Amino acid sequence: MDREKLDIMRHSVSHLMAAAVKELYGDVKFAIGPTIEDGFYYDFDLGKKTLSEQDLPKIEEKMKEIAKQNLKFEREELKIADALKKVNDQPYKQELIKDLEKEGEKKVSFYKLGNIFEDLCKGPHIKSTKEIGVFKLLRVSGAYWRGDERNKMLQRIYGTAFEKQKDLDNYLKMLEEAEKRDHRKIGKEQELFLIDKTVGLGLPMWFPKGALIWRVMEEFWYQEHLKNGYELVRSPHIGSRNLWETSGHWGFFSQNMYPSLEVGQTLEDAKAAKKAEVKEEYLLKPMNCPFHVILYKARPRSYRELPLRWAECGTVYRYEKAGELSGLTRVRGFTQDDAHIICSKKQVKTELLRVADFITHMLSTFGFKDYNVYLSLRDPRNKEKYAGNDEGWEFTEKIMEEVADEKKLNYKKELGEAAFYGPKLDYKIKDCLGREWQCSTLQFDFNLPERFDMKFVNDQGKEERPYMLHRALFGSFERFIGVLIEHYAGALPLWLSPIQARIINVGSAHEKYCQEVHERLLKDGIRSELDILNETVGNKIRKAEKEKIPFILVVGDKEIAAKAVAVRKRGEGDKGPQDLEKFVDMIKKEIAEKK
RNA sequence: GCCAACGUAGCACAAUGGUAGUGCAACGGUAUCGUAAACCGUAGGUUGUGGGUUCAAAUCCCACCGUUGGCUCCA
Repeated sequence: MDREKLDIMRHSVSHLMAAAVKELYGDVKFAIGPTIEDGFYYDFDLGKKTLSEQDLPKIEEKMKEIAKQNLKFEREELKIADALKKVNDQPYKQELIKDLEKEGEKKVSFYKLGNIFEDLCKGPHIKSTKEIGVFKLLRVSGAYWRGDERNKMLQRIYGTAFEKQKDLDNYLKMLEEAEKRDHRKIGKEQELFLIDKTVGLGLPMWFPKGALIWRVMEEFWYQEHLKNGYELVRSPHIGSRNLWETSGHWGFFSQNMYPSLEVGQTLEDAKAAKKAEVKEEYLLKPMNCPFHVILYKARPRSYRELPLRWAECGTVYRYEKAGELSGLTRVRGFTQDDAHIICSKKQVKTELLRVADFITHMLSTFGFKDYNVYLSLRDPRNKEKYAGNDEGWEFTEKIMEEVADEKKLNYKKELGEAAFYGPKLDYKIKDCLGREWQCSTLQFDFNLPERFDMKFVNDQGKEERPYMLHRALFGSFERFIGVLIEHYAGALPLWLSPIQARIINVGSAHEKYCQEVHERLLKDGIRSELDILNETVGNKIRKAEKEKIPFILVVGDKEIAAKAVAVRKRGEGDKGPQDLEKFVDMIKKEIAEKK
């Protein structure tokens, strides 16, 4: 069965599910029931009733019962007015039909399932329930009507369907396997990071091994930036409220910023609810850009200095709703690998192209070949969400698209996904459950230069407004490490592994030589660790394998005699003894090659 | 924030209203061992927190906190 047919079948199963829900719960208001990547869902309004996972088996039973009757799917077309009459007890369907009318439709179609369920639907569907393979309802969730949190929350049931039982089993097996790659699980097992409510939600801390991964990434990042013509700048963690009012962040995001820090008030004053006489207000930075702008504005700038490429790994804080937090991929405090490029209009395109190349280079070095690129544009119907004039948006969106085309990025356009200050190109990487996380991003900003009145003197001696690009290659260290762990299922490439080699002794007589080998490796910057505990070799190997350490070096009498190490390589098993110096050369070469 | 499920030792789990238990890890000992788990022993708990029901609560009820999957949001 090809994908198109599978989707048609799944969509029909969603109708079947709706029919079962109607049979079981009677007064149901139906919303929508589309196909999604791995299956389908349907949204229902069950009045005050909410569904829980325990309700799913009986819905499944009812579905099977209905499917057995070999009911036909039959299409019917109605004029708008007749359609509205038909669904006069279905407010959501009425709304959908009215929208179709607004879009210019004169007729709409319905699909009937036998004579038990009928639904507004464009189709197509399978001929009858005979064509349904196997299905399973997976989970329930609340979902706002039309995805708007001001609307009523409906009950959503997710399910999936396949042609054969074997396909379904494989899918369920795949989900189970995915759980093992989860960075939260691996982060705990390998002791990489910790999120603890005593410190605060969404505020990860790093154990030595995790901090080492970070450090290796950061070192590589700095080197590549210097090679690519960037300079480094640094800025503080807080900035005055005035700064954020000028930048527009306070206006657009005050709900998502930590509340202001007020100083100039003693503890006694605060207890007595006495106002400070001289009050200063600071905000934790949610972004690095305003600081870079202030640095830019510190003196008059000449066109000869442009483009300026200023990079900083800056830690920012954003107060995300508790329900939105997730491991390392969605946090409240995170470090962006940020940079701002300030340039003239003429230079914009070249700079964008350069960044696009830089992103591809960075992602591929870390082993990501499979990611989705989105061109996030303004929703012209919703202009109040955006700063800046139409002319600015048209220019920046056009040039962004040219860049994406020239770089042959296989991108998707998304209306309404732009930042408030400009369009952006987002690179999203999937986690173990197939959820996409924005990592690299390239953003146009024609808002900040305006708000901060940035200028440079051009070759005519006239003042000109520069353009500003924001970009991050990892996005944030936290999220990138999260997706990296899942991508490699915890077995990071040698160059990124916090421990590159573990040395294991056979017996206590070999401890001294182990120490010598360890020191030899450290001397050449190889991240080595000793395990000379009083344990069996088998057990020590087992522990090292579970930790996904790339090289395990076993040392006994034979190795001491030959100045060698017995090499066991991750994924390849025992490779036999190797001369110590040769091993050092080999591992150094592999590290340098970013294997 | 909203819908649902879940929360027992560092970790993985057991105990269905009647004495909180197993394995791994930790610690102490013995064994000196050659490529994924040596053996014996010790310690570890106000069962997320707070209330309630009951002679009796890990177990039932309520609230809160947290986690997970969705929804919303993501500069």
